[in-house]
Formats: sequence, C-alpha cells, structure tokens
Amino acid sequence: MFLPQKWQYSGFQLTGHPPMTVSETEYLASYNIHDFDIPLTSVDVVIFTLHENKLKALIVKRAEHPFMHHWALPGGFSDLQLDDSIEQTAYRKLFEKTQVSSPYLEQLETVGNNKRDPRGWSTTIVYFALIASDNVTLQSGSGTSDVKWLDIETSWPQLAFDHAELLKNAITRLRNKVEYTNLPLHLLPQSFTLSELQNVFEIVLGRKVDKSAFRRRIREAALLEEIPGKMRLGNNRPAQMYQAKAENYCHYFSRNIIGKTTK
Amino acid sequence: MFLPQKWQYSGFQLTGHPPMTVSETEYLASYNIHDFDIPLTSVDVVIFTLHENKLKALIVKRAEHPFMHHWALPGGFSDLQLDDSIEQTAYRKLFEKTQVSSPYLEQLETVGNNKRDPRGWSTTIVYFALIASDNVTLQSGSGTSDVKWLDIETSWPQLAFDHAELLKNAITRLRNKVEYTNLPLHLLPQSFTLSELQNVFEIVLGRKVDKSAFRRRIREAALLEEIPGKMRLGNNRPAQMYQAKAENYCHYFSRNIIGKTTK
DNA sequence: TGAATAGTGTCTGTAAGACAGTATTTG
DNA sequence: CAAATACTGTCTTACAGACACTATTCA
Repeated sequence: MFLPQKWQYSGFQLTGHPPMTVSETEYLASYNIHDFDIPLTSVDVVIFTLHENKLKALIVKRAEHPFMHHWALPGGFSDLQLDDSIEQTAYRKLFEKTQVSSPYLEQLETVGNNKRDPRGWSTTIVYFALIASDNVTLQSGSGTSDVKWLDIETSWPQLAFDHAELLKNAITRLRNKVEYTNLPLHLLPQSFTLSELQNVFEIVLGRKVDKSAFRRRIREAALLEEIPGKMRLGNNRPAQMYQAKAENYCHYFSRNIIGKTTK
Repeated sequence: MFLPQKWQYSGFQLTGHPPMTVSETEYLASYNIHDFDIPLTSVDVVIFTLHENKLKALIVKRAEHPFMHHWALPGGFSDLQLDDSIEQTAYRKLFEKTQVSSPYLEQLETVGNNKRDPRGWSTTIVYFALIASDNVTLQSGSGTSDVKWLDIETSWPQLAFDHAELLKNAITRLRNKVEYTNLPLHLLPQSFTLSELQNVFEIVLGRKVDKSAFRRRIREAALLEEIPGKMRLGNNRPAQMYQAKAENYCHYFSRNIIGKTTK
C-alpha cells in the first residue's frame, strides 16, 4: 500500500534529462521552447448579455483560416508581449469586441485534444463573461469580418471548431449557477428595479419564480441597496430602483432556488 | 448600442493573414507550430486520499530542472503521441504515480502567466482527483526521485512553481463541493459503513455533523445500496455495509450541509 | 452488566413556495 | 373609475439541526 519511500530513493537521483551536472542557470540559458513538440493554446470567451429580453452570446465571423467565413466564439492566442496572464488575454479579447472593460469574468473549462483543430493538437481555455447590454459597442476587430449577438434559444449557425459544444457548456454552467448565485446582477445596468432583476433570473432559468419568495431571498442576502428617491416610472405604480453593493461580485445562496415549474 | 452589422461588413473580407487566395488545405500544409511564439502548457494533478484519518495530497520530488530537488504536484507535459486529450494526460500522470486507473477526476482551473515558470510564459491545467487509499502503490516514476502523501493540515515543504497556491485552491474547491455534493464517496473503498462515510465528510469539512441529519440526507438522495448481510464487526453493534450506486459519480444536493460548528 | 458504536424518533427552527391581499401610479 | 404593475402578509411545506432514545455486539 504505502511504500516507505524515504529509504528507497534517498541519496541518489534517477536518471533524467537534462543531466544532473547542468546547473539550473545553465539549463535555463540553453532552454528553447521551440525544441519541443507542444500543442497550440488559445483563449476563447463566451460573452453573454441580455438584449430584447433574450439571453444572447457574442459570435464573430472568422476572416482567417482555419474555418474562414464560419461563425465562432471570440478568442485567439495569448500575445506574450501584450498579456501577462491568460485572464488578461480574455479581458483583451472581450474589450476588443465590446469595449466593455469590467465584466463579470470567470474561467469555465479548458479543452485540449487532437481532434478539435485541423492544425493538430490544440488546447483552448474557455472563459465566460456577463455584461450589461447598455453601452456595448460591437467591433469586429482583427481577424474577424463580422460580429453579432446570437439568441441562444434560436437555431445556431454552424460554429467553427468545437465552439458549439463550448457554448453549450457555458449555457449549462450559467443556468446551474443562477440556481444558487446572484450572477444575473451582472447582466443588468448599474441601477434596476426588483422586477427587472427577477425578470433576468426568469429568462436565464427559463421558468417563472415566485415574486414574494424571490424578494425575500434577495432582501435577506443583503445584496442590494436602494437608490433613495430614484424610481422607474410607467403607467402604474412607480418602482424603487436599486444597485448592487460593490462587495457582491458573486454571492452564493445556501439553497437552490426551486421556483415554479411553469413558465 | 447594437450596430446593424449585416450591411457593414457583408460581401467582403477584412484583410487578414494568411491572404484570402490561399485555400484552407494549402494553409494547413504550410502551417508549422514552431513558427509561433507560444507558451509552455502542462498538466498538474492534485491527488487527494484519506490515510490514517487525515486528508492527504500526493507530492513528488523533482529530479529535473527547474526546481530540481523540490517537492511539487505530479504533472508534466501532454505527450502528443501517447495522449489524445488533456484528460488522458491527467489520467496517465495519476496512474504513473498511484497505479489507480479509475479515480474521480475533475478539472479544477488553468493558470497561465509569465511569472510562474523561470522558463517564461507558462500555462498549467490543474486537475484534482479523489482516490481510495487502499490498493494504492506509490511509484516515483520518471522525472521524480521521491513521492509521498502530504498531510494537508501539517506544515508544507516549499513547493515548486506556484504549486502551493494550486494545492490551496484544490483544497478550497474540495471543501466547498463537499458542502453540497457526495464527493467524499470517492475517498472510500468500494464498501463502507455509514459511520465511515460520515467520518470522511467530517474530516474534509473540518467539523462534526449530526448523525441523524446526515443519514437522512444520504438516505433521501438514494445514493447508496446496502450490501445484504455484509457487516463491519467490532467490539460493538455490527454496522451495515453499503456501496455507492454506479450512477452517482457526482450528486448535487439542493441545500448546503450546515452542520455543527464544533469539531 | 457496562462500554462502545449503530441506528431511530421526534421536536424545533428556518427559509422557500403558494397565493391572496394591499398600494400607487396613469389614463 | 379600471388597468397595470409594485409590493406585502401569511399560511403551508420541506428539510436540516438538536438531541434523546433504542439496538446489538463484545468483554
């Protein structure tokens, strides 16, 4: 079961490459990444927003091989000069397309295999972002010829690579997390009413929830603050407007939202 | 806000590389990954087990540069010949060290930046695995000179790269998920008693839970099946033994376990 | 019999679901 | 006034927590 490792190997090194006589400094000086057969690594971003009461994801039309002229998720390679980290790559890609600089951004998954890219072994790190649709200015940017919001409930165009599956996974993750987090807050503009917030939850969940229970849940989590005197006016009773407290980037409820099953 | 993209770009392509006159076939034929400056990409695996009533993680002593002679998480590069996917790389690394072939394995996070590896820009895909400690045979394998279980509650040796942080993140993820999933099942051998299962939950959570509530929760989730007649004997009332139903790889409870706050 | 652990019964507390009620605006 | 939406009150239900109780073995 548990071998006594200490005596088995202590005092000598197994053979390895590079040889033991090379110091770490010498090793690093002679190290050349291009000597190794390593996979492509890219970053893709699933950008969600709410537009016309629909949940939408951003897709771009590729202007380059492979999959030229196909729709795809925005993404690309880390620029080792521009980016200090893969998060920065994700933020940069998101900003290039939307001009939004402070989204909710979360790492989703990393997919790497020898099937997904015709160029060979390829790995992509997938992020998902939530942004408010106000103040977004879409830009196709470099490497793409078009950009648009895809209503995730309608039929999708054929997406490049395995991007249809990546998008499906992102939708699943978002739906799951909405059951026990406050993520939909990030799909709304800075100020909003409780009815608007509830509406966002319902759109993402795909079902109605009870108003009274919903408000109690939000109130008791202390996620929001009233904006004194600011009301949403209409042909009915005015609604109090709220904003998210800064500290509530992601709040976890201790129970799932169950809600009504009918839409 | 939302630009009418259709008319803006339809009918022509933006300039791009490679030029439009090259077909995809020609492009792929001339494509050479070594022409590009791409980051190192590795896979690391945090392997948890339960041993002597402690939660432990596997660490290996590096026999190669960089960080030679330092303890580190098991991991390494995908072998583009051996591995069809990064999951396979993770399974391979896990099997090399433990001879366990069917662990619980989950992707944790991917960390990529220009600080974490002295060789330069580097990305690692981190997995975490849960295995039962019975039938494990530790092997240091290639590139490492030693291997051992690290009790995560004791003080750690200095770990190579950012592995201390990766391990900390894995522990956090495991602890969080134990609040609302059945993950501890995978730390036990095939058959076990309910008290043993509760004990595993308590070790991972770091606190006691109520026996009656715990059993109700497990019973109502229908995760287990009795092994008829098989009992754990001792100087006390014998305990019924159970095994996990095959379909319950990962069960999500709809509420967190709250439990007692005293250990 | 006592020690030890297995296993159960039942009361309480908390938060969600259901749903009907009241409140406040415009037209 | 009616229509529409905002907001609240209250009863019920579900399930976790607390904790005491019973059960079954060995020494």
